[in-house]
Amino acid sequence: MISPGYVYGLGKILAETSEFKAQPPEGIDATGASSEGASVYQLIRDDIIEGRLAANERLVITDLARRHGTSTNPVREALQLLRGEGFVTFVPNRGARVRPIDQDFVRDIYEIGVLIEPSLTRWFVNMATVEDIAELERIQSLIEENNFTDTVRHSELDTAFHTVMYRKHYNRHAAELWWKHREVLRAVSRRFDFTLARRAAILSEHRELIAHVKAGNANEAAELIARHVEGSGRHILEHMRARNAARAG
Amino acid sequence: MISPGYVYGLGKILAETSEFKAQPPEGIDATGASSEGASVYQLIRDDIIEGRLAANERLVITDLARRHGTSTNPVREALQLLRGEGFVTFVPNRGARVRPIDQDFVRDIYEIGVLIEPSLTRWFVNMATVEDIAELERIQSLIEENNFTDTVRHSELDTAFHTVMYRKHYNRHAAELWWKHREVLRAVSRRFDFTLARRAAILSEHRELIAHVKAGNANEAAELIARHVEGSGRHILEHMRARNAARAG
DNA sequence: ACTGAGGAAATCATACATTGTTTTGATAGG
DNA sequence: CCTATCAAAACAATGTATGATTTCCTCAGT
Repeated sequence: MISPGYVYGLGKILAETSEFKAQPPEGIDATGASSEGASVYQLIRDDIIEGRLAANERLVITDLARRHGTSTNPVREALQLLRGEGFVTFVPNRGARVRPIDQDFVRDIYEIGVLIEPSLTRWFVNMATVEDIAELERIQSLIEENNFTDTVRHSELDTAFHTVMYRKHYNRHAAELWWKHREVLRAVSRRFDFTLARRAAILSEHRELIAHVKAGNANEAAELIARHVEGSGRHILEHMRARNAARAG
Repeated sequence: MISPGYVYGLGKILAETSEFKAQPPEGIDATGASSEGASVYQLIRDDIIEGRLAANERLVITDLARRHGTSTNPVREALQLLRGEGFVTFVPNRGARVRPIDQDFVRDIYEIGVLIEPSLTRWFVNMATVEDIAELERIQSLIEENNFTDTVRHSELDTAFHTVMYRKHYNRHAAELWWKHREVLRAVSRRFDFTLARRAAILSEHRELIAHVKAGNANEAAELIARHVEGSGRHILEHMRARNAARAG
């Protein structure tokens, strides 16, 4: 079941209340086949993204069905859907495993972001309305107000910031791609703190971006976004490396 | 079941025989859940890509099951997998429909190609071995020999040409993305002829590309690929427009 | 226009057959 | 006593079949 909130753009939600969860851009459904509130699909997917299911862990259909109180049928479908989305791998007759969200995976998707987001941004700069810009500034002020005290909230706001830019883009495919990748990166980075250097960079880059949007400097904005995404990706990777080193040592 | 041919790189296949079908880069599986030769997944997917199933056509599970001589379970799973891959859309309690492969869809994916492929190409230029280059030249000579007389064969060879460049790239995610998009574009363009202008452009661009690879001009090669992909995408779009206009008129 | 009956089809739950994989445990050989 | 081997049993994926329930659509009748 699609929750009612889904039909609203993120901006509308932000305007109504400060309590929100990051929402996908319009036209992207995040449900399973199911009609239930939280589908098996969502539950398994969250378990993977949030790391509650370990990398390469076997996904035994009957276990999952028991755990989620359903029959095997919905589980089987959920796993296929997840396979199509790349979160699960299958080996014939041996079932499904959790696709590891490792450093390579993260590198792959942020590199794709570096290639795609500048283009989305360039379009936004040329099409931004006064309201769009006001919303960016509004979100930016919330980000600065929060100032990384609540990292989950920061993550939500940061996602909202970028969603404002990409939500109206004509290339829904690219926007979807961005959103999917974003969700993965968000989940991974939720387990880390932002370094002071990264905090400063984020704030200044956002401010600079708004300035470029206001001035209509599409190319500068695109270049900046490339740096921004690159920096964000590297930051996450460094955290992962550090954690792995600590674990090994 | 994964056919034995899948484990070979395209190059090996080309070296062994001139009879071949375009193969995905290694590490990409194209099977359904099934253990059967041609899974329901493949059949439905081909029907969509090849246009045998019309845009937005309803996909009634019981019908599909009957048509393919299976029970409903495999069909449901195949549809979920296709949904995850973006070929099918679902509305809760109302089932699945064929995602229309229309002009917008084609534009969306070739634009993403324009963003991603130059980066893959840049990497290739810096990493290409003598064998890689020899293979490119070999394929190019086959392309020129064929000279668009057999358009399907041209399409296969052209895909092979690009596969040689991307198959070893470290970013498997990007390579997979390219492959998926490629398959769609290939299926769509199969129904059109190449204009003379386009034929000339393809041949000269391929030759120029090989020259850049030999010279190690990564940036020039990347720029050229951007033009190449752009041109190919526009060409397909123009054909679609023409066809739609003819149909409407 | 509104309503309500009927049907079509999705969704889910079971149960079961078949097939392939993995584990286990007994046994033979060193 | 240890190790390699192999068959049987346990396990689980995959496919089939069937029924219950729910949702949505259609269409006659008001």
